[in-house]
Amino acid sequence: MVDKKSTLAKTPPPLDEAQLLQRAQDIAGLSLGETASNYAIKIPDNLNKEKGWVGLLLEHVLGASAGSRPEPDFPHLGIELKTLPINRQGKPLETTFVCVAPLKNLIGATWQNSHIRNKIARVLWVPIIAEREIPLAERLIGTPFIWSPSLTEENAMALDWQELTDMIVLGQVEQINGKHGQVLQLRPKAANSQAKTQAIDKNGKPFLTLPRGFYLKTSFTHQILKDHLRLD
DNA sequence: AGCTGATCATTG
DNA sequence: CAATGATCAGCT
Repeated sequence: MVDKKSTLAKTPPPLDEAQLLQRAQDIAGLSLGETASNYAIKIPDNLNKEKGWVGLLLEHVLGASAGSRPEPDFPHLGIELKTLPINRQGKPLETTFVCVAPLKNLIGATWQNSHIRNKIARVLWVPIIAEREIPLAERLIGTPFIWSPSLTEENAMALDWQELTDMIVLGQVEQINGKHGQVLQLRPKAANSQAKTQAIDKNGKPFLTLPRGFYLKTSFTHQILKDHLRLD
């Protein structure tokens, strides 16, 4: 047991999956304010200027490796950490960003070897009761769980991935909007609408377009949550 | 009320 | 610029 009144240093990497889950369970029920205070981390008034603050806090507390390297948060465990904002009824409030979508060099790309599949293969979900009227410091950490996609879930993601990737390969990335896909979406992922990255048009000619990312739709993450509760 | 497009901070 | 962490907020 840790002394909750003391200031804790950044947590070392978890030794195994069980220890990681235990750590997440240990902070379930705490508020973000308490948790930040325990680690002497300054909490912002809101997330307007620090949208990723909650995710970074949980990384710190659970011992995820820092940085922006393209690998899982817990490389030795092959586990990705995702915070999931939900309302009091357990419904996700936002889509879940997974990774940037490649818009070029897609020759030979398959769902099986895709970056998104690798990222989503095993996830520690940490729900946060995060309705906007609740001040950031008072939002509560919910019950965490580790998940891997079921065959059905994976098939649904693979289908959407193929549809979206086909459009990208055909040079139609700019025709894709958030309505495409049943469980996955392709949406902007950029500092602003002026950001540009290279893509390839239908004639194989490079052009600049807005960077995109893959997101999980809220209906999909909601089902993941409900399935987990049913299995408890 | 839900959703899509836009946006913010930080680090190699 | 790309990748990490995501949520904001106007429109339908």
